[in-house]
Amino acid sequence: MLRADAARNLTAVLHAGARLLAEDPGTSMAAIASAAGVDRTTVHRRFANREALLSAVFQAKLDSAERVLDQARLVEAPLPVALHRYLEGIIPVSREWPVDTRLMMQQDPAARVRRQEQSARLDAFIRRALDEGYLRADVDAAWARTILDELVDTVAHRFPDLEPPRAADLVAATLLNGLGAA
Amino acid sequence: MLRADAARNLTAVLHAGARLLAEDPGTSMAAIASAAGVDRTTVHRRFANREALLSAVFQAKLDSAERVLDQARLVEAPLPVALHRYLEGIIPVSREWPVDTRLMMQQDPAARVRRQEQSARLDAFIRRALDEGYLRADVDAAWARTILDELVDTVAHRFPDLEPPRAADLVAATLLNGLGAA
DNA sequence: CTTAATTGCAACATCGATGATGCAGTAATG
DNA sequence: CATTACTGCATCATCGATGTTGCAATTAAG
Repeated sequence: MLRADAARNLTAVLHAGARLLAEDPGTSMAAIASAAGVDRTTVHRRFANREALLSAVFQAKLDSAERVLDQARLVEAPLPVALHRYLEGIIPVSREWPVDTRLMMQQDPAARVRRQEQSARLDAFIRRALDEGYLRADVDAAWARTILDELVDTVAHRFPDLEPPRAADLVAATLLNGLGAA
Repeated sequence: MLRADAARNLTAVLHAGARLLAEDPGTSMAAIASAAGVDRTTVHRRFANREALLSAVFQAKLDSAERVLDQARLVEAPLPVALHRYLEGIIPVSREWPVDTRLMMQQDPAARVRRQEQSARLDAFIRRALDEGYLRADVDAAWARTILDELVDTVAHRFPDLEPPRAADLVAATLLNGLGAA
């Protein structure tokens, strides 16, 4: 088991890493350690190398995202309910772990697989939305899927003061109705 | 004046830089030189340092974007026409220079100012769309502005096979009407 | 064709980031 | 409170990226 102060430092490093790596993927481990308020060697003791640190940050984000996907009940719940519950859950996750998961695509095969599994659940959700008529039949599923992700990231990072419920409303409304006049 | 082969090499380096830096902002100058088919020292002779190379890549993108903004006639042309002309022009620019201009925010003050000037022209265009009733009155201008950029980047990079006219249609339709059923 | 510009290659110096280690001090836990 | 885990600090080695220079070969241009 991990000692309490060590666990605090660990999460501080992961959060600092997620934050700094989101701003600049080339951020040094020294900068991350400093932002987390620990010595550089402490980070090196916990993580064998830079790759292991990045991997841990990605795992932390994937863990949080997976909980949201589970709780949203994307398959069973009524579609509008599931959508809103997913959005309201994933927006805080995106804010807590702002690091872009596309960074890990090359490095970490295990995390990549896990990310694809989560992505597949959202793909299925989009297909369900098409089948049930919530999205127009002529809409391309890949396009809808991509826009959903982009809207989430945008509201999460570029509008950080918008509370999750209102942010979820905004994303859902924009996705379904757009911004144009009737 | 620049010798013809030198000019070819220069544009090759700028394009290779834009492409590789878009994938990985930490790409080395050696990798860029190699992708451009020239020696590393050739790049160093043309650009005093890494920052100067990045700056040149950004300038190239800003030059192309500025031409598009001018030709779109965002102020004078009827709004739907201007929107479509802008989209059809900016999507190829985004593809030719896929590098993210947010990377330069810290480094290059001159480019940053220029980027803000172009951004202001699009802000004004969004305000005009609101004033003329093409966007719903309750739509936040900053949100609309951000979504416009995101849709352009997404269609440009994630759907590279979509021809500019159809890509522009898709972006405009998604922006105005969303993806939901009526 | 002659000249001048440009390039590739090899070699070198420098610098920051990474990673490891020993030790003394400190703090959590039983 | 005694023990053990953890940390900070100082130090060292290594590596890749950056940047420079000299020279011979090539190639565009008048």
